[in-house]
Amino acid sequence: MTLDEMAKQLGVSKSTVSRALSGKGRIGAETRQKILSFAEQHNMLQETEQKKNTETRNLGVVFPADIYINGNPYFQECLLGICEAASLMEYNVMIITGTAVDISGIQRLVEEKKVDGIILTRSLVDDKAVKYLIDLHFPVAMTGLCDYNEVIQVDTDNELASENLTSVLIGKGFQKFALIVEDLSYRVNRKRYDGFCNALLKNGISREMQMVYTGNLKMELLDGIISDIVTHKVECIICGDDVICTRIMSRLQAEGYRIPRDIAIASLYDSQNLQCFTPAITAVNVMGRQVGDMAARQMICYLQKKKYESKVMMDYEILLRKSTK
Amino acid sequence: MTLDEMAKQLGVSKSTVSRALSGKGRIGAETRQKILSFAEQHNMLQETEQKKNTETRNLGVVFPADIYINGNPYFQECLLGICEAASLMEYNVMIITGTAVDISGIQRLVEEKKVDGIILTRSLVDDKAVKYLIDLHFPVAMTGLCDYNEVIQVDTDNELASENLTSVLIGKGFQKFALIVEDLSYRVNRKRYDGFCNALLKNGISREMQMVYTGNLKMELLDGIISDIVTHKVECIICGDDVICTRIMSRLQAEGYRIPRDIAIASLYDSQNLQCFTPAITAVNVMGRQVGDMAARQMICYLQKKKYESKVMMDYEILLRKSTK
DNA sequence: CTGAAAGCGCTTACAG
DNA sequence: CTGAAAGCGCTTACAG
Repeated sequence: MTLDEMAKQLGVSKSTVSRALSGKGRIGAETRQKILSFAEQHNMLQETEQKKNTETRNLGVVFPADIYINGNPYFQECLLGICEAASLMEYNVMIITGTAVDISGIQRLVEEKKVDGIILTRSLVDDKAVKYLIDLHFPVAMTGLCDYNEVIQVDTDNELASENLTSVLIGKGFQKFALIVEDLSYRVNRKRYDGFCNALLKNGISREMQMVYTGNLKMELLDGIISDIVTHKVECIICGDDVICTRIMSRLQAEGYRIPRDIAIASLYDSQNLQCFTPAITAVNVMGRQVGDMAARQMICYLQKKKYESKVMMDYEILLRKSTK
Repeated sequence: MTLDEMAKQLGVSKSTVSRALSGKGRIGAETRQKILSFAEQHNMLQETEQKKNTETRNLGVVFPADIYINGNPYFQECLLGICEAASLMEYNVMIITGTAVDISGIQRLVEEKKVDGIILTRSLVDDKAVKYLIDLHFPVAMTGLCDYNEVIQVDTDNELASENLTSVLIGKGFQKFALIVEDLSYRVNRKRYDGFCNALLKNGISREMQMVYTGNLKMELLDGIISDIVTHKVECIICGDDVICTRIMSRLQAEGYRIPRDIAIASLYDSQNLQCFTPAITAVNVMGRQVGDMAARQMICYLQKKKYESKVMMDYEILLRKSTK
């Protein structure tokens, strides 16, 4: 379709059409709108061509630079899953760093049209990045949960994992637990706490009898917590993650407690070092690689207008090891 | 430069120039050649434009999918450094997975001209990826060392780190060590062993008196190693990395040894969990983030024809903690 | 095989 | 703000 043809159909001159499409020269807002919307309707051809041009077959993944420093390899595992799925579906993966406050990298990637969609690897309560992307109607997926339905969400069911681990431990005969998780204002910690309570309820065990430690768990507080646990004759400690678990475990061992004979211990998040302990520590494996893989798959299906799930809860494994007999 | 201008300079008509450049229509082979070679000489403009078009301002980073599964977060830290440097210098980062045998992802990225250069995050003895890239004269950097001078290499000086840690420990009064590193056929383990020996030599301590355990260190062998260490009255254990260290540390604690009173322990590679132990464990911090940052910087300088270093040895930190008093 | 000329699709000073 | 017209850079039947 030439400018001349369009001009005739619209009853304007080809100069005007030219001005409307190029954006150069003076033109009335109304005329311009008329021409542009006409173009949008009839340029099926050009549109698909444009799409081919703007389709990058790249996915953007945001590396949360502020929280994974010296941290656990969850992001890395997630990324591996994303890369593998992307590669299989002939997409490439582009990485930018982002923090809770600095989303300039994301903005640059979006504005320069370097990617077709973006995968975030964590959820903040009030995420600037999510808001920015949703406002632009830019495709977003997340490994984790959030309150926006537009966002493709893939997560491990941390609540169910916590409930199941607790139930398994109850099945092994433990009745008196200590649950140690950090700040409950984090969604994941709240889920773990809820799952723990669910298991107690379903198994008819009193919540009142249990010891729960939350908040900022500094090294200095551990002695107090451990002596409290011992005083209250806790049979099994459930730790929120591998860092807390390592701290508690090593402290218990240093003080001469025999695991699991004197006290059992388990973690709601596995890591390589938990199986290096003597005894190896029972833990929930959240399988970040599969989460990443699934998030990338759903995102690509969405981009290709195929069938996709906007919310997926992934399986986890409970790795029973010797720390709980 | 327009067809008309070219036509005048060449003394032909613009029709002929058009035919030569488009390849359509009848044209004499000689005339065509004349026009094409003229175009080639004078199209400095178009050539630089082409270069701008093929310059992607993307760096490729290869995620070694086969060795980091459930592993330590070194790759992740390295990647963070790469991303930060790239972002600062207005480059983007593209990730592909690769294994020792499968370099198809790398090939695709190179053939489709998605990146200007590639950063590998490990060195294999006989690396297919490196060979492939060097043969194509494609820019390569590596976090680690290799034998090709064409490759930009950035690494931690593991030998010096091992020597220094050992020297520091000797300075603290230890004379009898056990060194536990995996397979010496890996470059990094060999370096660590060499550094250990250097320190002994410089401090006039007999190598004969020391205990060295290498090879495949399965969990089952640990009991034997530990009883051997105790029998020989080792004063300080130096572990090759955090996994070995966690295994040894936990086993020692489970058996009731008091650290560092009965025996001291240190690791040649730090990780988050080593500071979670009671007592926290002395370790070498290799700072993967800085290594990645430096590799990306050198690569970008090279791509931009700026001054760069083809081989950089990075600093490390020795984190003295309570496990060595 | 080659050139003069017509023509296409687009842009843009100029006039209103 | 808009259109008629000039003009630009290119391609291509036509004639030789």
